[in-house]
Amino acid sequence: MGYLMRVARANGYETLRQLGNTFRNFEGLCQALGLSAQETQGLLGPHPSFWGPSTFSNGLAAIDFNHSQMRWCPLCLRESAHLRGLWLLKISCICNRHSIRLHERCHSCGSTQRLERVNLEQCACGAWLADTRGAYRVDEPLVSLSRAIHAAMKGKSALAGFPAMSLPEWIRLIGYLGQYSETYQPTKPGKIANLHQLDTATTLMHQVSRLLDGWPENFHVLLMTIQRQADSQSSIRRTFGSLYRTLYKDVSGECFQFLRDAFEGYLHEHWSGVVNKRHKAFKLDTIARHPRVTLKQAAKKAGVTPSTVRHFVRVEVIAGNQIELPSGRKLHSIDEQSLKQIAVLAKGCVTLGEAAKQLALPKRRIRELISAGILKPLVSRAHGNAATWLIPKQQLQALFFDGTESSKMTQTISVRYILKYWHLRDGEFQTLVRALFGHQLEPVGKPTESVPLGNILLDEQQTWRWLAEKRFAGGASISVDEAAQRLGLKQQVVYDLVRLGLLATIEDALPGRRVTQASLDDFQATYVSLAEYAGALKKSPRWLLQTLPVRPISGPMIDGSRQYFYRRAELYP
DNA sequence: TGGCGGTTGGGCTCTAAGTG
DNA sequence: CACTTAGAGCCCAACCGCCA
Repeated sequence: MGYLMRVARANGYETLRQLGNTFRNFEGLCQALGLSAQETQGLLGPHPSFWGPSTFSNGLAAIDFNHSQMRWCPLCLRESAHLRGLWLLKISCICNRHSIRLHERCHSCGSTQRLERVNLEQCACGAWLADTRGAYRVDEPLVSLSRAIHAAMKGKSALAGFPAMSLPEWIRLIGYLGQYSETYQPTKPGKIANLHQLDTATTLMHQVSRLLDGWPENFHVLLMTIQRQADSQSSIRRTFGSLYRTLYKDVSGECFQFLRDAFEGYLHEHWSGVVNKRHKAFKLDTIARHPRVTLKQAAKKAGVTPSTVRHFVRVEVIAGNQIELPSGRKLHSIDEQSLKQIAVLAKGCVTLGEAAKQLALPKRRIRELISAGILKPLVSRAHGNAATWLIPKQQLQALFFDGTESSKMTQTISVRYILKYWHLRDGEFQTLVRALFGHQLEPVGKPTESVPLGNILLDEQQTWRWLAEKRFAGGASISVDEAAQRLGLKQQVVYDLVRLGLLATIEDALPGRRVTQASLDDFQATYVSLAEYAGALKKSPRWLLQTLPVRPISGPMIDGSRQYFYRRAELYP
């Protein structure tokens, strides 16, 4: 077109139309000018529309060019007043030689310059188009992009680090990719409105240059923005919308593979769902290397059941991603890094029944240990509706004890026996376990042997004393039998004391009449037995009974009970 | 010494999970 | 989707210590 304008002007025509009236078609003009086929090929751009549709041999299309409006660089015009072919491209927006933005309007009257005219130096208003007012420089990435496109006019060209592309390929890349930004993504990126205007072209070029600069970080930022904005996180296609179609369909050529590689690279890092063979467009390598797998696959790879993996995810022992579909169905994905962890965890765990067997305890007791917090199951039925308990073996190991050799032969008793027949009260079992931890009770046996909790042997008397002490210290009431033991009296005597009302008893949750610490203290402060009093005075009880002027409050001669008791207040007035 | 109450093991049932 | 499997919880008879 620029060449035609010069031809027209040199031959005294006012407009191109007049040239069209003289010659029937473009070929006719070429013959008249004596141009060789090679010289004709070298001309860029469409011929005027009055000669019918232009044909392009190099893969370009008429739509890639501006047909009516002119763009120009004022500095270039000043050097030589002719139209450069590159300016005709719709995506051209800067001058590669001077690194300034092209002009499309007269700086004086603001009107666009029609390509119809042959005078390139002046606007219709008379202002000089070579005037540099309003020209401003553009940034470096945009210049290098523009230069690469310019270079593509003579063959494939490339930016550093990117594959080489032909001019139509560059145009395709700019047209599609340039429309995507963090603030706006087209739903139909196919046709671009108002690309013949400089502003539109500048926006596209600028956006692409920004994305390619520091590749692929800015592209990944764009992807992340799109991903965050998407309301559906379950489908890659739906999440990335038209961009997905653009990448895999609109710019499907081999030279654009770097775009898809960057996209799939992004998914590798940031897509929490799974990628599989359903994603037919992806490279096989991308599918194979994707680090997240489904619940089922994870279970298979880790050698456990899917439910186990699900429970691990549910109790947050391992990290998992969950996406809820609109139907309510849940999709899980698990990071490949967690697989090893899952296998180790699962192997190191036992069920409730198995734990009971290993510790030689009833299941009920295991549950008691769990609710007391001594055993901490990995997967618990208490929270959530897990099918099975999973108790780490390591925790069970803590309930195996080594014996301590005891020198004297003593009557021993197993923990299991204690549990079964001693009628431990609420919480006493866990107190016993804690006493074993704290070495207040020492297991009897060979030091080399590790014995499960249920089979541990304890010194019967020592343990009984420990338990009675614990109960009494805890303010618990004791039976009449135990009271007799503490007072150092016969069982029958204490029953008599209770019957006579000398030793107060209470009724509580425990069976039978119960004696409290308070009533014991009260009894001992108020009464004293003849035997004890005689012992203190180092006199014989019989002699004392006969000589003492004080009458006992109870005794064989008084009420037929078994032992004499005095009121202390009467003995020590 | 018989009654009472508590514990236990083992069988039974229910349900989630697994399988074809 | 029907059938099988496995684990948890319930139930009960047997048993023992405590009490009177």
